[in-house]
Parts: sequence; structure tokens; C-alpha cells
Amino acid sequence: MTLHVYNTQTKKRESFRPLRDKKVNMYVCGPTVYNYIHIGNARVFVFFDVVRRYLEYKGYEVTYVQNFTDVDDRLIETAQQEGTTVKELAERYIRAYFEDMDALGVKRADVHPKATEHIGEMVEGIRILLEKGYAYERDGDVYYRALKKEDYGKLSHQTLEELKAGARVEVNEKKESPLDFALWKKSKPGEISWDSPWGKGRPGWHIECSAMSKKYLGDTLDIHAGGMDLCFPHHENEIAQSEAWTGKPFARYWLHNGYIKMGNEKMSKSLGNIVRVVELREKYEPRALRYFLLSAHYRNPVSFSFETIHQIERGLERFDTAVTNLHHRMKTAEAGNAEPTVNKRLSELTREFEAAMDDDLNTANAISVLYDAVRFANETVARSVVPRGTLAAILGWLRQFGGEILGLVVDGEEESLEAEIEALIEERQQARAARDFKRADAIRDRLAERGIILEDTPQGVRWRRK
RNA sequence: GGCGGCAUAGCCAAGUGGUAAGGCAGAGGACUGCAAAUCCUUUAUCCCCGGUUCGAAUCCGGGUGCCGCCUCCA
Repeated sequence: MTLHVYNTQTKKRESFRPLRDKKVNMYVCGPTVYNYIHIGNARVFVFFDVVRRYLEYKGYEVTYVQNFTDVDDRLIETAQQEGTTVKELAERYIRAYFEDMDALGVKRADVHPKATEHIGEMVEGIRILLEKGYAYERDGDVYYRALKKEDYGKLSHQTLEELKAGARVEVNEKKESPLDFALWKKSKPGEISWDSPWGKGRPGWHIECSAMSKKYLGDTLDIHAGGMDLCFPHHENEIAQSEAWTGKPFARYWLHNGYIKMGNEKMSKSLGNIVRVVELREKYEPRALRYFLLSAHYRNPVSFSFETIHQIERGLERFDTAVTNLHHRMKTAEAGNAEPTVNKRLSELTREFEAAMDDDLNTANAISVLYDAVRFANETVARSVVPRGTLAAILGWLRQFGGEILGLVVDGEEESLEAEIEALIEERQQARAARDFKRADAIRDRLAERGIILEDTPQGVRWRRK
């Protein structure tokens, strides 16, 4: 099966074919680190983490780059307000970012380049753009000349005419056209700045992605991704710059995810209706947040609600009990390899899982396959006779697809119980054997209060933490 | 004004021509000493009105409602 993805640039579902055989270069626009990230920001990071994991599962060698925008107007402003430096502010929120991502189970990118550490590359790019006539300098600023290339607007599917008509950008007399955008901004006195051939200043927003993706991934990317709202102008500008700079196509597949809504509105910092990850993960299991972000198709908008997260937590319990119960059953299972019928069923599930993911990365459907696997696991655990190999095979499937790819199934070290609790469980078993159910139930209730749930099965008592 | 998206059960959500996946919640049943867990069964005039078609949630036209981008924003 081939992976098919929806490409924003062509507005079509296309089969995915990287430039170089089994190597995939992907670049995902990372956060501007002037504040904590919210659940909407997290969607792109969690989703593309799954994309990356899935591509690796399919045998691709993925190089994943995600930048940090660590200098821009908002950072400068916030640092001033807080009486700190841009650098300190950025470092603080980069740390916070990684804490959030670790909690959400997002793997590190191969490279996390920072804008401030690539000023040289950006200056070089701007210099080339000037040389080629794609940029002009005005009083210490450098602007990109959007009208120079006819295809400006090709990503967001607007013609130059439409864009000109719709432009309601602030009047800036320095610009030749309102569609032009800053490559380099002259700094005000006291602001953080770098030297350049055009005087002291700092880079515009868009140029960093062009410069850093080129440095780490080359002129043409296989996948360039980000939130829908980056499509215009950010990505449009990146394409323009990069292609003007290198003369080569910038990205083969543009993937954009929809946003998280709060009620009826888009969740965004400017609207102030955000829910931060750092706060959510204190209240909910972070895995539930990850699940939530994967529960709908990535291009559809999704409404955030505490009710939904709560529902998801319940669903997650089923994954966990399935794993726990497999382990418990394995202890008394007889030796033996996985049965052919079981392997056949697992292959079927694998096919279904891949079909879902290959169809424009439909994680919602992939999750429903995960539930099928959980049901299969539960049915198997309930059998009176089952070889250990069968249970191990099912557990392995859940680990691989539910765990390694989706990051929703955990199968950690087996927990141990305090001696005191062990003793109580044993005492209850004796009471049950003596048919002293009052006593047995009293002990069970007591343990339940301490968060230990006991379940009696034909293979003996089973416990789990609530 | 230009461009684009969405509307499926109480809730979340797949599905883009062949009489509606999955999850949560609810109901009934099986299992259990009782539970729990699990399994089985069950719950939808697919926003409205037309049209195309043997056949439409799906395509076309027209409505209604909501949202996004065009300005910092995942």
C-alpha cells in the first residue's frame, strides 16, 4: 500500500513519493517561544509526531526538523514587559515546550534549530535575493518583492490580482507593494540586533524557515507542514523566497492541519480563549490529550471541551485494562507459539491500520482499528485455554501500533504492590475460600478506597490501579 | 470585498455514489457468591429544498446556520 496525502498546494490527494527513494525530509514549523503552548499549538506537534513515526514504521529514513522562532516582535515586547532579555525568555519557553512535548509523548526532532543561531544563513539568503532582484533595501529594512514572480499565491490559491485587491495590510511607505514582506528589519535603539550589510537589525519571520530548512534538509523538502493558519502568508512567503533563492521547488508535499476550536471560535492567543497544555496535563492524563488530538482527522477542525477529554480518559482505560489483563493471563497460560488463526487476525488488523493511515493519515480510523485489536485481546484473554505465544503476539501488536506509532498504549514495567496490600489480597482469598463473603467484600472495598481494584477471574485474582 | 472550510445519534467522530465505522454515555443480556473487567445485543428521517442517477450523507443547484484565511497566530 502506498501512502496518500492531501497536498495543500495541488488541492489533491496524491500518492506520497519522496525525492530520494526511502529517505524523507520533513520540516514542521515550530513555536514562537514567548509563552506556553496551548492545546491548539500542540495539535500540529502531536500529529506530525505520529506521521513521522508512521513513516519510520513504513521503512523510511526520516529526517525531521522543527524550528524555534526565538526572536520576533512578540518576544521583544514580552521581554521588555517582563524586564528580561529575549534570550532568557526564549530559553524559558523552549524548556517549557519540551516539558509539554515529553508529557504528550512527542519525540524530539532530529534537529531543533533556533532562528538566532542561523542569522548568518539568513543574511546570506537575503543577499542572494537582493542580488537576483527579488528583494530591495529601504533605509535598513530589506523587503521581498512579491510581484516579481507570477506564481506568488500558488500555495493559498490566490492570484496576484486577487491578493492585491484583498490586501488590507497596514500602509508602509517603504514597500513597493503591500504584498511585499520584510526579510530584514532594522532594529530600534536598545533592541536585540545583529550586524548585517544593511546595518543592525533582525530577520523577518519567514526567512528563518527558508534558511534553516535549506541548511538541514536541502533545497527541496519532501514534507513541509504546519497549522492551516500558516498557509498564508507564512508558507506562501517561504515558497516565494526559497524558490527565488535556490531556483528549485521548495517542498513536494504541503500538509496543513485544522485548528482546535473553543466552542465556535478558533483557539488563538490573540482571542485569548486558549487552554494551555501545561495546565491541562495537571488535570488530565497527558495521554488523553494526545488521544484527543488524534481522535479526528487532522484536516478537520475539532472543538475542545473538558467533557470530550473526560470521555477519552474512559476509553483509554480500556487500552490499559486490555494490556494488564493480557499480562495477567500470560502468567497462567500454557507454553506454546502463537496460533496461526491469531497471526492471521493480527495481519488483518495490520492491514486495516495501514489502510487507515495510508488514506491521508486518518488517525481517527487507525484508533478504531486499535479498538478492534483491544476487543480481540479481551476475547482471547477470556478463553479457557490459550498459548502464551498467542497472548504475546497480541500484546506485541498493541505495543507496536497502539504504542510505538500512535503513542496511546503504554506497557511499562509491571508494578508491584506493597506487602501490606499483598497480605490483604491473600486474606481476602482465604475468606472467599471459606465463603466468608462479608469479610472478603469488606477487604475489597477497603482496597478500592486505596485505589486498588480487585477482579476475580478463573485464573485467580487480578488487580489494577484506579 | 476576495479565497476557503464545516453541518452525521445525548456527546465525540469516520465515511466523498451501492440502503450509515469506532469511542463515550444509556438500555437489555451473558459471565460472577456479589462485584469488577469482559463479551453479546440495542440506540441516526446523515441542516433544509430541489435536481442528476437504477441508487446520494456522498455529485450538482439553491437556501439556512457556523467558522477560518486575506494582519501576529499551530
